[in-house]
Amino acid sequence: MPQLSSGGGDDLGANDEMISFKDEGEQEEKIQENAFTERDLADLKSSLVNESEINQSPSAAGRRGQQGEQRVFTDKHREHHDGVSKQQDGGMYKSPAYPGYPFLMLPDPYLPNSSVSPSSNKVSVVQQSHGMHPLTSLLPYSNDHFSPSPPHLPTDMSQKTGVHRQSQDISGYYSLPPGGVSQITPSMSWFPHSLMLGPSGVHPTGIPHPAIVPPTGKQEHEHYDRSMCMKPQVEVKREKEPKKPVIKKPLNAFMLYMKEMRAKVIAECTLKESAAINQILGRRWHALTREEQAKYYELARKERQLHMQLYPTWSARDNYEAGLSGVAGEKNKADWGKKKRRKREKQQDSNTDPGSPKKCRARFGLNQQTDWCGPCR
DNA sequence: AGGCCTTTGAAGGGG
DNA sequence: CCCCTTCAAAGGCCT
Repeated sequence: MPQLSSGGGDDLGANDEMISFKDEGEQEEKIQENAFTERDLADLKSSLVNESEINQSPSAAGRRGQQGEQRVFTDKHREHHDGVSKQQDGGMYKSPAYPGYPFLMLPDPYLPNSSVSPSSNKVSVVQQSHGMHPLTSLLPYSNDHFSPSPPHLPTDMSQKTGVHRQSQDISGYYSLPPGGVSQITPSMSWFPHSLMLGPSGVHPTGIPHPAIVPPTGKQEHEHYDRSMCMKPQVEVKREKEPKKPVIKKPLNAFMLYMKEMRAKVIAECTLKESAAINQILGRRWHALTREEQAKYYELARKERQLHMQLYPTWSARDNYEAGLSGVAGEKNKADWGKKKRRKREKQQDSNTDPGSPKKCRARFGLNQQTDWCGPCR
């Protein structure tokens, strides 16, 4: 757990990546991202096309309509920067320093809808229906945005403003299934919960936690849907079959960033396919300043810390077989085995491919990337 | 219905 | 220590 033992510098993680992006394309990327003009997407698209051509495997983005992607990219990143710098002054969790951070998420102050009319309407819609689950983004702050509370959530849950909440309250909000704690959505990031849990700190034994999901593999929305229009049979069945809850991995910095920015990107480029969106987000991630990334690394670090506190015995390894641990059927075991096999085969294929990045890296080393083939570079 | 795609980062295991 | 693999989120697409 290097992030825990190390200080701020290491918190930034992936230093090599950071360095490389700083060294290589910082200015270029900065210009791109700070401007966030249509060129950004156009560039991305072209690169995606190139990559897809090179790889002979059409990417999700390349495959499909890159129709309206570059429609509404405008210069709002500066606002982002400004907002961020202001927010950072306030301390980590006093204010929505991380607007998109799952639980602290507010209607994004530097969201394009504030300045860009074409997407203004979309954003709120998207935010609620996509990436940010209603509870995720709005619960702590407002019941206005999420008035119809789920039946199993007392209304005061959404009325409380986020911070002071006794653990008893929380456990009261979510009726815990006998098998464990799975009523809360994982993307309602559990980290801030811990801040609310207070010193009572009973979470290891029963605090509902978004990191815990039903072992069905399907999570949050579906689960909530079911909870809301709960069919007694289903519930009974679930109760009859107490399943080991799956504790999800804590989100890393990039994942946190993705959760925050996804809706924005969707609104801006009218894309919905996650694969394409994630490519954009990946680029934006690299274009972030070190300070901006640091926010997310710090958040991720705290997430991990809390996760460790909540689930000291949990190991990432546990979820390697999560698919079969919960549903615990022979079929699922078989499926999981198949899946792993497929992945392995795929990996082998890519390794046998002369253009495989790993191959070039292994052959020439990181210092001689000039010798790498195009795709590897 | 369920896997794939796509991204970065973390973690664990093997050599 | 380095490398590899898996998982985390997301949702449209594809089989």
